[in-house]
Amino acid sequence: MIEMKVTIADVAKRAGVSKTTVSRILNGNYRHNTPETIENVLQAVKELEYRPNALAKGLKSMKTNVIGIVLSNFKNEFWFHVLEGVEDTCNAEGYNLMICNSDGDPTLEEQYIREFQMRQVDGIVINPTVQNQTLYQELVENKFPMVVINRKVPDLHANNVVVDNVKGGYLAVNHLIETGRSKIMALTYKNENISTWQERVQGYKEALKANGYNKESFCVLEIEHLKKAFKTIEQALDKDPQIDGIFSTNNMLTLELVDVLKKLNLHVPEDIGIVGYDDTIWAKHIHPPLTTIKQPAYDLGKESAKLLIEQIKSKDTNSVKNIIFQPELVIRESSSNTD
Amino acid sequence: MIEMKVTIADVAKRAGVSKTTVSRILNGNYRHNTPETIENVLQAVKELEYRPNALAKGLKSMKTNVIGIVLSNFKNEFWFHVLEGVEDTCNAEGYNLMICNSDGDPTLEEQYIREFQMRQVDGIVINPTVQNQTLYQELVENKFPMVVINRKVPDLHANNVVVDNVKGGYLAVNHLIETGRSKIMALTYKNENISTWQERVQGYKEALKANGYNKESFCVLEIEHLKKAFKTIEQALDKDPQIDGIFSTNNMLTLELVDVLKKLNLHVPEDIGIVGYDDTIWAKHIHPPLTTIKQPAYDLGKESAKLLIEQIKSKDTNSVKNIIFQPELVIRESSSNTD
DNA sequence: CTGAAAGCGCTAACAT
DNA sequence: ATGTTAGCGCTTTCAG
Repeated sequence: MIEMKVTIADVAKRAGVSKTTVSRILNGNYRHNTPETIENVLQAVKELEYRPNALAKGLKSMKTNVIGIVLSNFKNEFWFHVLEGVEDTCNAEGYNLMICNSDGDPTLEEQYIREFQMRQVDGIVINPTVQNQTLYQELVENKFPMVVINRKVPDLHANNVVVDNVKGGYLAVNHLIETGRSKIMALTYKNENISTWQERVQGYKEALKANGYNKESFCVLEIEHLKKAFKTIEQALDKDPQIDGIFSTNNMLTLELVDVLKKLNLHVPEDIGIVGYDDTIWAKHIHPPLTTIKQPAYDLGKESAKLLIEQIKSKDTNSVKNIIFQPELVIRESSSNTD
Repeated sequence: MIEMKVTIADVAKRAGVSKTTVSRILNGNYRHNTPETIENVLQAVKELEYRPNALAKGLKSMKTNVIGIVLSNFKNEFWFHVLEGVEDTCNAEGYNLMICNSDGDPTLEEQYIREFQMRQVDGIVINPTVQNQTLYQELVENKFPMVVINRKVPDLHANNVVVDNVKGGYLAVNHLIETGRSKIMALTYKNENISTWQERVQGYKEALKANGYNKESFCVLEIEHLKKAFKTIEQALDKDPQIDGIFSTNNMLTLELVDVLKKLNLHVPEDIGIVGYDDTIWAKHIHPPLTTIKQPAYDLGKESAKLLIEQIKSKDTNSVKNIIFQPELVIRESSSNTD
């Protein structure tokens, strides 16, 4: 059993060599070393159960092999899949991961980014609140490795990994039309800054247009807060009984929607067809099984981390990549044809 | 805009004082300082946008204000709630969080714990694979701050934060009996090491006994892997048509169960009453709404982190706490009385 | 009230 | 092939 912290000096002494030699061998620079020396050092390391202090290493080398991820929401399962992808990549690439939750608060977001910087993380993956424009710009200017995921930040010359939300909205709504719906409502969050919702709604509009509808037929219900969702949806549906198709741009809203429909005794898919966003774990198990737009959340995380680490390693600090994943329509009963 | 990394020396020079003074003031030891000096230093810090290097700080002070969390599963929403609790506490207490996923693999678990140690985290929260007994013991002996969550490790003198699983199982099964079920099956994962499942099943047995059943009536279905769940459940139900109540000890298994029941055309709650574990986001939205055993996942995370930080701060390194949260029965349609 | 100097554990010139 | 030396940026005695 080890008592005190054992340092590289202890190993050096034990092996009868200098700290430099130990350091070199441990870092793979043993090209010029005697097999015996190597053996001795490795032996000493083992006997003493030596574990290098990553702080000291990082301080010296200005590289920590740690990346940070700034999430803005721990409520939606989508982010857990993303996180799993990021974590897997970190493991594969020899990085460790710091995590935090801005909870959508720009102040907290800035605080966390600063903390990550003070901890000398090599870079960050961030789902931005999109409300700290100056900060984001500063990071880019300082060439701080960064990958923005899921959302777009206007005019920001940074790596960006997203899913094609316009496409997602289009797929959903076009499918509703194809299955015989004529008055389709889009359900979305109200948030001026978040590209995600806007784009899905844009896809909704494009699908309607492509099918010969005009602007007067657009019907977008914006929810200010999840807690208000039930009531707002109920009122909207009461007001317009013609609605026979609903495209929900968010899976948490979908669950509320399902409850409202149940309460109003509206049957799915007979009275109303619905398409949700994100092929969640529960999507195919609710009643009726839910047609969804599936996003490759895991891959989103995986590729984001890969891209970040790529940027960290290559010192080509100016090139910026834009990765766009494609969503997918998963058809289930909730949108069955009722013609 | 700042060009180069600004260090404490730059601030000192700018303020016309020594590094020592800057350090003291920045760390709250300004009791002996002239208001002017303080003002000057703070001014310089602001002008230079100085951000202390946490690596250097940690190297010197042997304290990083970082804790690590070792999870064993990113698939179950339960862990996301736990994580949110941990993260909130970290934020409140001025800590940052490192995260990793052992994925149930003891080798990976050990690797991650070692990495966290090398990074000098002040302590860890861990949902253990329970297969690295020697390692856990070593950590305890070395007085490495640690909180074990959700599972129990036999003979380990460490902080432990769990939910009362026996109670959970008891509540579920007692409820099924009260609502008129007579042949009740428990659905669980097969895993010799994990206390969680064993305890829930024990609660199942105790409830049966308390209601006058004998051991012959115990019916426990062990699933080896989620992928085999559907088939295994289907076979069991085929074999024993008498079963009219099912207690599922895991929410992922519950979803499979629901599918099987649908396929076999068994109606819930008329033909079979079911009670699931974890009051997931979707529990009340599936068909029929699911009666569940609710666990305070968020609080579990929150209190675990608090306990860990408490241990880190107090140098009383021998006292160990055992926190047991109580589960709760949430009654919905899936277990409605059909007498 | 403030500063000089030593050193945390490691790496990387620059010797030899 | 290996060692010496000088820091990385910070905190902390110990002096003054």
